[in-house]
Amino acid sequence: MEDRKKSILQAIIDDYILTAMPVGSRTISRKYLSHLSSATIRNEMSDLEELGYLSQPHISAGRVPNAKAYRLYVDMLMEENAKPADIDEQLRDSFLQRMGHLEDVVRNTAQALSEMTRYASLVMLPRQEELRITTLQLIPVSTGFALLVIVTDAGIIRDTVVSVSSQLDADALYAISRMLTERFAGRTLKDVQARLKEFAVNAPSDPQVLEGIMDLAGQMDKQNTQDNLTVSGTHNILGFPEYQDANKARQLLSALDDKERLLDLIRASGGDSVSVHIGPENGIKEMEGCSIVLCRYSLGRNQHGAIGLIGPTRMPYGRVLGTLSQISQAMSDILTDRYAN
Amino acid sequence: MEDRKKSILQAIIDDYILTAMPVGSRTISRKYLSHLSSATIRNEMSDLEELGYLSQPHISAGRVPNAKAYRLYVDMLMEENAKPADIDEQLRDSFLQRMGHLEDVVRNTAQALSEMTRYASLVMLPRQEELRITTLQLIPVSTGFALLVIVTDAGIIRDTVVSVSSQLDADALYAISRMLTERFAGRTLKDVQARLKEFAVNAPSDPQVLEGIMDLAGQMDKQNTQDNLTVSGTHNILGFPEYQDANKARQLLSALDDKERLLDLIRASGGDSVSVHIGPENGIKEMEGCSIVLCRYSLGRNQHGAIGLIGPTRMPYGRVLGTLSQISQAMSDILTDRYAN
DNA sequence: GTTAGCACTCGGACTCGTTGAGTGCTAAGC
DNA sequence: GCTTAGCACTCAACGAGTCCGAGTGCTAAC
Repeated sequence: MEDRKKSILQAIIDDYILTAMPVGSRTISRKYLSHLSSATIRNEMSDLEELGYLSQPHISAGRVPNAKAYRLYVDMLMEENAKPADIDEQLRDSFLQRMGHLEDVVRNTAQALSEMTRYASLVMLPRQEELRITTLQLIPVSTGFALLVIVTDAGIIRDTVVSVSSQLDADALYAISRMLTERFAGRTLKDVQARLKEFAVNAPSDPQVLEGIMDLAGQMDKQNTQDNLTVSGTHNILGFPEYQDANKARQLLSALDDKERLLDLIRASGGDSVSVHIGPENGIKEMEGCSIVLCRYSLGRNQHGAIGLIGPTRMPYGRVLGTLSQISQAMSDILTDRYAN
Repeated sequence: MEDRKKSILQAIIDDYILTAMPVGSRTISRKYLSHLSSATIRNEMSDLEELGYLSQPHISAGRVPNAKAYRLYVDMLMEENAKPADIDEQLRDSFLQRMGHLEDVVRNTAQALSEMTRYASLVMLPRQEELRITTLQLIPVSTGFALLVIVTDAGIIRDTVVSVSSQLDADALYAISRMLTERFAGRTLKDVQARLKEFAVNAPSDPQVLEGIMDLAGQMDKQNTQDNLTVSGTHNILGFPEYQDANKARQLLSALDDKERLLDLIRASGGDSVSVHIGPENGIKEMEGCSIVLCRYSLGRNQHGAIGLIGPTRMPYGRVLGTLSQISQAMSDILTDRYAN
């Protein structure tokens, strides 16, 4: 495509991102490309429409960029803009404010992210099946029940209440814990799931404990769905003119509740450090009018999670990507520093 | 107030709950009280308006019930309707489906509640400062860090990562854990917070561990705010005609994100097993158009939490209260059975 | 005390011009 | 051959005007 077409397209997108209103040829000529007359721009716009980049809500309205236009914009025109310097400080604070479960850090981040950007945000934890176990420990909870805590190498901690023989006291549980740790340390959760039965036959351990571990390993996938993804600040969606219609907004918010599908989407988005899913590209019908911008963060070794923002396709992608990648960088630094060994 | 006024008021409220449209005298006469003419009802409605129970959106519209009317309705006219029988089964399933942290149960309940009722739901855990400690245990996480798990009598489990001397291995941590448990078992978290310093001076324990416990005790209040309250299904709000306006809806959803204020409200609502906060009664400005119906559940001994539903003041209070109290009963049964000793 | 009747009010829906932002096309200009 | 001024055309949005009907309050009769 010629450069002029590109710059016209960029101007249209810029203006549309700003105003959320169809952009006319005269606006472009006056505000962006004053060396061209509106008529020239009209001709180009007509071409761009034919090429599938623009469309008109109705015949006497200006043009609106299509997903294809944003795609081009993101792929080619975008430069990651610098973001205000204080974000880093603020973020670092909100990270450090709270030592604790990675889950907490992640939840806080999601919240901070949505507050900072005024978009809906999401944060995904690294996949857990691949995590390597460091410690398994059983803690008495009440007669017949114990808490099984699994600590993994990335510092991610999982726990579940399991039922155990009521004859086991704290010391007995600790002895079992040591045995379990010895047996399974260094293995992945996947491994555990696979080899547990085999272990159960030979080990002199409480069968109910093993059943508990088995249960937990089996539930890991489910837990992924439930806890691995946090969506925050969805009410920001209601601030955008494209979601003034309560029904549309409702559909979107409902879709954002379906973490299973979101996770599928994120997992499918491949290994790039950033990815942008524009409109229908995201494959979720209720989210056709939405874009999802994702950015990976890392947690030592090969553990990768993702943070992202969700908003209408009309999104200042440059700025959003800039902010996201800075934050993910900060997250990676801090988390790797804290959790990875 | 005379019975006739009451029955007219009830009819108006019933119809308004159904239709969300101002109710006229003729509608009442035809659909509800056919032994009275519309003129008679008009006179009574005029009285009811003067008494503050009704108001008119505009002069030639029907009447709309005020908060005062709902209050009377709830206090006097309401009978807790029976709810469909399958709820119990469904609920019990969703409870039992997942053995685990109380928090998980609670989160699942909130979700089930909002899906079942199509309202926004909330679930609050029992206050934690009053919980009595059963076990304290430290688990190695990475060099210099350990997970401190606190198990309390109601089976509520809290944990935080604390920093510890890097010389302590799993066995040393276990020894410290035993000591801590011995010292603090039976005490409340509040107590621990108060007596920790005193203990720190005398005990031969790692000072960093104590600092960790101190930290945790201090954070308990904050954690209350963050984790003790789950709000779910807020997108259901967008389905109600009174929240078709995206801005109104947004304000409400934002307010529902402020768990601090919601917790204040719930705590202030006193010791009754059910409580209804109608419109402005709830004291949160953004929630003037909303009612909150709360129902307590218990968890053995004296531990009480709350579940609740949030929706427009136009709410079928009878049905909602019925559903809620049945569910809280089921929750109490199951949770007490599982977690309380 | 109840009700039929009537005048009155006012929002909602509909129609109908008007306006203005925007387009496409054409022909002239560079 | 590209650019642009000019012009006819389109159509959503807005406002004014009209009508309709649901609803009220009041009065007088039952």
